Amino acid sequence: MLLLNPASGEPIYRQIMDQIRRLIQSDQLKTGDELPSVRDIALQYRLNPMTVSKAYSLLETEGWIERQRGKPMRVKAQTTASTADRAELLQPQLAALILSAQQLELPLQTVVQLLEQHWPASEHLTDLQKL
Amino acid sequence: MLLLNPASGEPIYRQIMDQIRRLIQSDQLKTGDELPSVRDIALQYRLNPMTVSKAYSLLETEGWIERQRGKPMRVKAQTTASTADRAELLQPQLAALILSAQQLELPLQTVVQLLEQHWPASEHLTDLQKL
Amino acid sequence: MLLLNPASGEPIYRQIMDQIRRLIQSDQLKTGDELPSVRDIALQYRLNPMTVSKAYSLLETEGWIERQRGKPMRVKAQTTASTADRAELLQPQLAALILSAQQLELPLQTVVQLLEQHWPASEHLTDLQKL
Amino acid sequence: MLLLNPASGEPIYRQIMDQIRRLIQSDQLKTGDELPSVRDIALQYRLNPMTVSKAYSLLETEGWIERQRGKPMRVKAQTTASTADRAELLQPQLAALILSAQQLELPLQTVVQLLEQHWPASEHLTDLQKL
DNA sequence: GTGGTCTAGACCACA
DNA sequence: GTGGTCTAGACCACA
Repeated sequence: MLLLNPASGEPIYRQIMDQIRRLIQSDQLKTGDELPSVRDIALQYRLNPMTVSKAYSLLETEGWIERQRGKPMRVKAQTTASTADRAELLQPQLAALILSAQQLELPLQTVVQLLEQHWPASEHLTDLQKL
Repeated sequence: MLLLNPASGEPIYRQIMDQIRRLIQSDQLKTGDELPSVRDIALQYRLNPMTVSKAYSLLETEGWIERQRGKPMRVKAQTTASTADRAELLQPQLAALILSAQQLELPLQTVVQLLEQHWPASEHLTDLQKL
Repeated sequence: MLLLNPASGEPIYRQIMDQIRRLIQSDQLKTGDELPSVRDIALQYRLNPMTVSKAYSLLETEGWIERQRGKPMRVKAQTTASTADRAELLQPQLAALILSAQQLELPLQTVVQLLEQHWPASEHLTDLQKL
Repeated sequence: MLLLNPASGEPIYRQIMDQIRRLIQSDQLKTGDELPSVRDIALQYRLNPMTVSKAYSLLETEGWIERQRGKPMRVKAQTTASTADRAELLQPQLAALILSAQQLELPLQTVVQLLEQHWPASEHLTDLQKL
């Protein structure tokens, strides 16, 4: 479900938060769905449970998920996100790409080409790992 | 010459590095130009000289500027990297964008549109700061 | 593990770098091994943590060790460079030797003899310290 | 007469000292020979006169050369140096070469080959500059 | 627990 | 004048 890269500069707890937020926003995680336990994620991705727990706690604070005593955490009801809303969430990555491309003096055309080349064939998210 | 924001999460030494890199890349600092001294920058921006020195040392390691013992540092001649080489350097940002877009279930077409919308008009690099 | 001499002209951070590089190269520190923490080394050798940290950061930049956020640093897998590549790295020392020998008007034959005499017997790298 | 490399880590004043010492030791500069003036060397090699002056002063302190009021400095009488004495002066460069070669795990045989390849043809000291 | 950043301030090498 | 090194010590992010 998650694609984590410990080598990237991005803190792992933040990678988890970003990705779960996006899964909820795109309705791949729906209202009421149960989240995997801190322990499960920690084992599966070989993380320190505190790292996962920190991500969950912050997501709870932000109102994306809710704690239920003794039961798994659950996705909270969201106002449905329009394409525009979801596009909004893409801004940080978009800005980073544009800034880097500008500094590398790559023209828009080249960047669009690269994007198309690396865009995974539908249903093959794992292609991303080739990058 | 520099715009530093100590309150941002970005370390100051890295802000200095990014901005000097951009000044060189945009030819505002040309090959052979002398850089302001560590002390000058430290005084002007009320920084510790070591913070500035760290930025300069790393820029030297990266090959942007060169040390002349006892004299001010100087902008080194830049070897222009091939487009392919530079495209290589864009991979991390590209991968991050694609991952996010996939998780938001945004189609390639939408992402390309967003990219084109936010791509700064030539000569208006500063538009980036709106992002 | 380390032999540090604050009185030598060689900066301490560089002494640390050289010795850790050698420990890795001689396989006393193997791929994946954890390095002692910055604080441990600082306490043991009565150094400022920043001095140790500087050495570690530069070794990371050079690709010898890798950072795992919140965990100890670790020895990275080394790609063995080709003999030609490594010979390339010897050029500065080679040029210095030849220049000196020429100015002393020592013939090639004598220099080769001296080189053979001082070349450490295998497994006796420590002989070098006599030089 | 001198081969100076401002890019090497070796301070320039020390490069001057080393080379003049070797020229004297090998009798290419003989007792009573006049040395070029600080000003001439500074102009020829585009150095700060203070750098040259520092080298000369230290050589005077070491007893290699002597000042004569209003006249150029002059090489002092030396006890003639045997080959063994001159070989002694080669030790620092030899040790540096061996240490580097060992750390690069290059065998003696390879190092000797490299040395022979780069050894300049007689009377062509300038070949060194190809290194 | 781990490493990273920054300041204040001393002292040094080099030109 | 220039940059480099080091200490003492604070505070932070991350796991």
